[in-house]
Amino acid sequence: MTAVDNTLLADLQMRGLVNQMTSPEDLAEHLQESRVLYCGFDPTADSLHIGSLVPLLVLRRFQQAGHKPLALVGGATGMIGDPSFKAQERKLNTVDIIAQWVDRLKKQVSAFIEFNDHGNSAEVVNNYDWTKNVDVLTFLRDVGKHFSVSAMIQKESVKQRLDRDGEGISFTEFAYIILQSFDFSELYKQYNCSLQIGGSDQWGNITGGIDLTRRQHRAQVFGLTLPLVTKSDGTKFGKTESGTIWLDAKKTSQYAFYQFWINTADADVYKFLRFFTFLSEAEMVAIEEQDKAAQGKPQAQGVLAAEVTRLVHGEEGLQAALRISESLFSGQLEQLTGDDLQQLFLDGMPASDTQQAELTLVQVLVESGLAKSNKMAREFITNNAVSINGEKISEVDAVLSPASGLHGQYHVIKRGKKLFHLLRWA
RNA sequence: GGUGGGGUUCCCGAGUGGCCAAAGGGAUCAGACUGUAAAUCUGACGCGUAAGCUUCGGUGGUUCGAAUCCACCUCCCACCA
Repeated sequence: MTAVDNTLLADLQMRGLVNQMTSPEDLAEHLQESRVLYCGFDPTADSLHIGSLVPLLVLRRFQQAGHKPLALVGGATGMIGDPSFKAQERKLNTVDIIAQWVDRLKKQVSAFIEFNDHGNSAEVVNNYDWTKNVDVLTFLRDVGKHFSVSAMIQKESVKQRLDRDGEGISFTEFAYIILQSFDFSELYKQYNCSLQIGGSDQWGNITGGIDLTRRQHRAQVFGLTLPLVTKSDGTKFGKTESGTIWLDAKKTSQYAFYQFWINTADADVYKFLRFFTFLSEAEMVAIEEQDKAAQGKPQAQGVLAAEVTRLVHGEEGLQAALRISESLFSGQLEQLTGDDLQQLFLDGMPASDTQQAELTLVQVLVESGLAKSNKMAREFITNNAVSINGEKISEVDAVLSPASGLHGQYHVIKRGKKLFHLLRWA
């Protein structure tokens, strides 16, 4: 057996990562030995987004403390759709699509946990494996019989949906909790898994599984939920003007990912350090105090962005993100060499090639996506929001050609304070 | 299956024949101020340089004119069965 770090719970609490636990004293006692725990990830898209980062990292924290993590990919539950705290019934995705997504998620999830740790290697499991062959009658008799509908409709996670005018819930979604509960019970049976973690919205589903496991196997298992990540200004965490922040570099470049964290508000950044990094409490406190003393621009955002980008995209991904960020925000674009610019291309900076001999600035803005329409492009130019190679441009009919570019080939177009696009002339 | 209520621009939500590209709020974007913050102020927010064009679940109708009226279809909700 692997040695167990029994300060784990205290560390999680220090980080603010514990929302609720079932029987806290018993759980603390239980975790004195190496245990098996799981967390589920449903395929609702072709990639996970940063909303899943907290549970993924907590799985890792458990593994580092000597426990064995199972990352469950919801091949079965993903076909149903979790209604928990969702305002509306969701559209079902096709079976093919879900199967593709499951494959993607398996890979993604795997990056956060270790598979060759001797005593407590991680495993990825798919609930489709034990759900696909259960026939309806068996399911209703052996599993469904343990659930009381009156208890299920009391669950806070579906209550608001039931109470809300203009919305309802199908039996399919209503039955979701039974499927997830069945997972916990099965994992207990197959792996002796005795703890499920998840977001705070999963409390109802987790306690459902605990009850089912007790009824089917007369076993005491545990649940722990993590807090919902909230921002001080009340807006939703994980979204920017350009949409969701994904963990897949093809959907959100390392650069964009890094920038997302750099832009964390002061009011949130110290909390996020605790949630999303493995820095020790002492290190984090030191950062906070230095920032307070310094008065100027805090360093916390930079630390957070670097740590999280490294966790998700590796050291190389971080370096790429840093190269782009430093080039663009240093304000010294003219000092970039041709090689530097070439590297930005490779690093995943938003960029495009053109074969044209010349382009109007309005065209460039629209084609690069920096402006949604010609009208908006003109508006940006007149508002002084656009600069090229570091120089503000305010002529609506400006025209670009290779000759005016850096090294006769590149234009760095900036719209607003933070959005860039690199244009290369072929 | 029956009865009733709904589907408005990214979201919420007004609008019941012309004054409606459609109130108001939120979100978002830009500028000023800054630290690639926060707060605040200003402006933008269907497309089009403009004339104008395309929108209010879908199709077809009534009308000089429809998001608004009618018919059918479709989806959602509530109650009843």
